[in-house]
Amino acid sequence: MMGRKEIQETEMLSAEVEQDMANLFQALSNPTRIKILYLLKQQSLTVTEISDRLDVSQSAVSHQLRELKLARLVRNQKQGREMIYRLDDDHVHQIFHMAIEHVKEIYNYE
Amino acid sequence: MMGRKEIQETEMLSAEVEQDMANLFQALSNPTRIKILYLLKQQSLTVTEISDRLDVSQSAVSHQLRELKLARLVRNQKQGREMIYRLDDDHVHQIFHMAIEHVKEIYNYE
DNA sequence: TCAACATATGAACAATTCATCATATATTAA
DNA sequence: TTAATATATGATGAATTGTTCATATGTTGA
Repeated sequence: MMGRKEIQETEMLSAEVEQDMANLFQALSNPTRIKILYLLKQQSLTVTEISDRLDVSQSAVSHQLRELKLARLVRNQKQGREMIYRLDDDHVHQIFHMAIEHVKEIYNYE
Repeated sequence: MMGRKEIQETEMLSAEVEQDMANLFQALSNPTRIKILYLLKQQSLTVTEISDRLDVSQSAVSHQLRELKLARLVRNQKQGREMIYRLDDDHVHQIFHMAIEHVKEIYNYE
C-alpha cells in the first residue's frame, strides 16, 4: 500500500524573509504596542497624547514607538518640539483587521 | 489659536482582545514557527516530516507545534502513531499573505 | 509480549524582552 | 539666556522565550 500521499516539492521562504516576518509579528506581539496601534488607527497622536490616554509612562511609550517604527508599522513627523506618530500604511490596517477577525472567531467574546 | 486638532472620542479594545491579539502575533513571531506554517500552507505534514524538512529536532518541532495549536493557527489529527498537522483556517493564510506583502514592500529583496 | 517508532513534555539554561529610572537632547516661551 | 516642556535613550533587573536533553506515553509489527 502507498504512503499517506505523494512526495511533493517543498517551497521555502528565504531565511531573510522568514526573519523579517518574525520581526514584524514580534513588533505586534505586545499588548502595549497593540493599544498604541489601535489608537493610531483612529488618529495620529503625539507621544504625550498616547502616554496620557493609555496611562503608560512617557519613556515606555517612546521605547515602544521606536520598535514600531523599526518594523515600519508607524511613521513620525516632527512638529516643533512634538513628534506626531501615525500608522505607516494600509497593510497595517489590514493585518490588524485580520487579527481581530481571527481572535473573534476563536474566542467567543461576551 | 486652536490646537493641532479637535478632541476626538477614543475607542479602545478590551484588555481581553488586546491580550488575545498579542498572543496571536507572539505565536507568529519566531522564524522556526514561520517555517513550519509555511510548510503547512503547502500541505499537511506529520511531526517527523516537518522535523526532517526543516532540520529542526523532533522535540523542538513538537514544542513549537504546541504553541501554534494553542494560538489556533494549526489543527492536528491523529492517524495511528502519527499526528498530522495542518493550518487551522483561512485567516491564517490571509494574515500570512498580508505579512509577506508588508515585508516585501519594506525591504527591497533581490 | 516486546522492540521500534512517533510524539509529547518537564527541567534547565542562555538569550531576549519590557518596564523603570535617570538622564540627555532639542525646542519654545518668558 | 534660562526654565519648562517634549521626546529619546542607556542601564538595570525581572520575566519570558526557545532550544536541548532526558524521558514518558502511546501505537504498531514481529
